[in-house]
Amino acid sequence: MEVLLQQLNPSQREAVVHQDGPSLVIAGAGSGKTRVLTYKIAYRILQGTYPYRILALTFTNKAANEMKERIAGLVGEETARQLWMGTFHSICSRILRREAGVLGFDPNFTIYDASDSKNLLRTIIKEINLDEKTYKPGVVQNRISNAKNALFTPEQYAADKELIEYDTRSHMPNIKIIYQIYQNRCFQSEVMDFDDLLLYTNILFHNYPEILQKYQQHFQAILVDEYQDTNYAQHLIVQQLAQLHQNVCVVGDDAQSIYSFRGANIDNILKFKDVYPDTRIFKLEQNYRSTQTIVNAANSLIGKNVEQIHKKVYSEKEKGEKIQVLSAYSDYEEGYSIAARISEMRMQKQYAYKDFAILYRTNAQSRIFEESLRKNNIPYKIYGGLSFFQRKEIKDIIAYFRMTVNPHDEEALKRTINYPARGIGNTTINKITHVAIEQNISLWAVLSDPAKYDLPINAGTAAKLAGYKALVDSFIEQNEAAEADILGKNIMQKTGIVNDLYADKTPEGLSRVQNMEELLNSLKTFVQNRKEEGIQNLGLVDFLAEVALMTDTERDADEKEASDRVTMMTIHASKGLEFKNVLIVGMEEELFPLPMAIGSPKGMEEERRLFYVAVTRAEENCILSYAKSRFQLGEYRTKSPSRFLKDIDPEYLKMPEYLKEVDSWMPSFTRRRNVTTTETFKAPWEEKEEKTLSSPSFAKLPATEATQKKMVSQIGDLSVGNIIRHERFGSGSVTALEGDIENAKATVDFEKFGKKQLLLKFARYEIVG
DNA sequence: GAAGCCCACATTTTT
DNA sequence: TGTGGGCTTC
Repeated sequence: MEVLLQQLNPSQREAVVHQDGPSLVIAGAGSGKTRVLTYKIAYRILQGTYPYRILALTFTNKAANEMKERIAGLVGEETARQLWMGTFHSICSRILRREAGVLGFDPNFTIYDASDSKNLLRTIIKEINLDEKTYKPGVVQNRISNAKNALFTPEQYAADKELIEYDTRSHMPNIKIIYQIYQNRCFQSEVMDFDDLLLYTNILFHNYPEILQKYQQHFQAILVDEYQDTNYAQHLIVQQLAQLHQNVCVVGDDAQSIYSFRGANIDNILKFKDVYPDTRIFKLEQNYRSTQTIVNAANSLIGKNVEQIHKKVYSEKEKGEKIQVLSAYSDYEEGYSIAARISEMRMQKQYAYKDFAILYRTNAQSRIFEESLRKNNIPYKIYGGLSFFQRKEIKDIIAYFRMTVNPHDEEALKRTINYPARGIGNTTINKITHVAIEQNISLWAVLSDPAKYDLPINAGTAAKLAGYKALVDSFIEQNEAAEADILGKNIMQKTGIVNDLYADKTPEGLSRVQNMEELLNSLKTFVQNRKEEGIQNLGLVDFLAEVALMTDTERDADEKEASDRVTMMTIHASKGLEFKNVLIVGMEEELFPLPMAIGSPKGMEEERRLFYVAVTRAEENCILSYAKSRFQLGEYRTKSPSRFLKDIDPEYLKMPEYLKEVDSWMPSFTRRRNVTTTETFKAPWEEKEEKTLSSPSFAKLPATEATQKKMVSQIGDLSVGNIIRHERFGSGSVTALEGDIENAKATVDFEKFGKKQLLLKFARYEIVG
């Protein structure tokens, strides 16, 4: 234990040994945040806490895996494996799978990724005859996602005056209806989207105090990484779980909060001590990554923000070079000057290509650099394109896996029903959908028994549907017996996907084959690992649960180590990484900061934090560059240098051109400021931030205490004593009813499944006696 | 069901 | 400028 502590600096050590009660670790960029987290967990284990009673939450799989590995190095792999460690989403999915029954969900529910939910939203918008131009699926998706992250259920959304008013003003008064239908459809499909994992976990904890209590008692310590990026739903999950033991440690840096558009609420960290009054605050201020010049420049920059927790980050490394500012006449010239600069530095200081990163505000900027690097024979890798799991061929295969685990999955069914082509067209799918909506059941349920629902199809189509159903059924059956990798291969062959992919001999076709093989290999590895760990269940369920929540940043990271290339990525994607030399490009008004942020103080502060993140990625050299003209949004535009250049103390800057140019910036953006009075009205949850954070009550969740406890003998046409038949649980008798019509909950004693609580609004059942 | 044409759109996106 | 999605056409 002593050896452990010796590897830490005094402030890190203090944070690590403080084990009882709430604590907040403010970790400046490059200050050894992960080190503190891992040592803190290891320290607690060495003090005798069982690893499986420690919960550690991160935002990315990459962070979770990294921490797991480092903890394994300290306390051994066997011990580290027992930790509850993972992303918020994966931990929630794990809890929900155990407890899904009470919410009316199948434990084998599948997960919609962003494109699945967008597709479903598009379908719904069309179905209820709304104009897709007014109701842009992406925008609607955002609204619903934000609502979920602020814990508004569809009912609460519809009941909230401010939200409705906001929608009306943005000419989308029917979002509430779309949300309701969407949620209902997901439920019918036994599916949750990313946000649902957080939302339903909150609903679970709120409506089932005994379940919450179980987890509260279980977790003796909770640790959260990147706390500045938590949203309200995540904040509440942590708060509820930590209530009993109060052993909660959150680590983060308010200066690096850059995900507010995803619902992240910086107030969670700024006001942490208001929620936990006994909080001990630790500050990690020594930066081990960057030169003094870079750290000081970054400090001067972030000092321009009003909202922040005060800290003085310092570096004891060498002073280092000043931050160089490059100016170019055009975006093309910027490309060439950056390429030239990389070659030059490489020659001078023997840097490898992988010591360089080009960071930009928007993905669209990458193209020009791609061209200029290629022409200069500089190897590069762009991060942030289509991820492995979003590729069509991979999604197609996974859709079959999903059908095997959960055939009610609507999007998976739509993906697979006619791929590979088996002559089931849109007309048929529309007919099935129509009946499914009418009957309030899943597409699969209709397809399974077309005759029962009078599906208007001819004999030929019926045969094709039956064929598809038989195929999926055979996979479902095998999934019970066979191991996942064997079944995976089988699925590929039986569906004809293998033949389909092999038939294509183009380079793209070959890469698709490779991807398919890679997927099957990862499935095989997954099964083998589980065998080694002695886990019994070798079916597809767990593989899917993991894969659905996986992006391929980890795969990318491995590649970075292996090959010597210049990295290109957005600043967002660069968070948590470090490079010897960082080139931040496009430092222009209306690009960085983006127009949308200009005019909103909060938006500007976030853009500035983004700039701070970019600068603090650099270990040795940081270079800023801007172009005086650029092709942007379909036209050539004259650009002026970013105001952020002026936020850095000139002492740390090396301007190549006359300083008088700096003065010429001023008029350009005072003028513009008048033009962009785009101070739009705030979304209600933005205004509510204060309220939601400070009130630890769950007033927003369904069924308030009052309604929840109100026991009644009859709700609608259901009475205590009735016998009902539930679609999944079979028959049982109603032993108790509570709540009002809106949030009615029934306790039912099922013959086969024992006592369950059902939310009547969701439950699928019929009264039989 | 695939190919081709036209039009709209162009901010970031841990899961 | 360039892309991607939706629609039309064969």
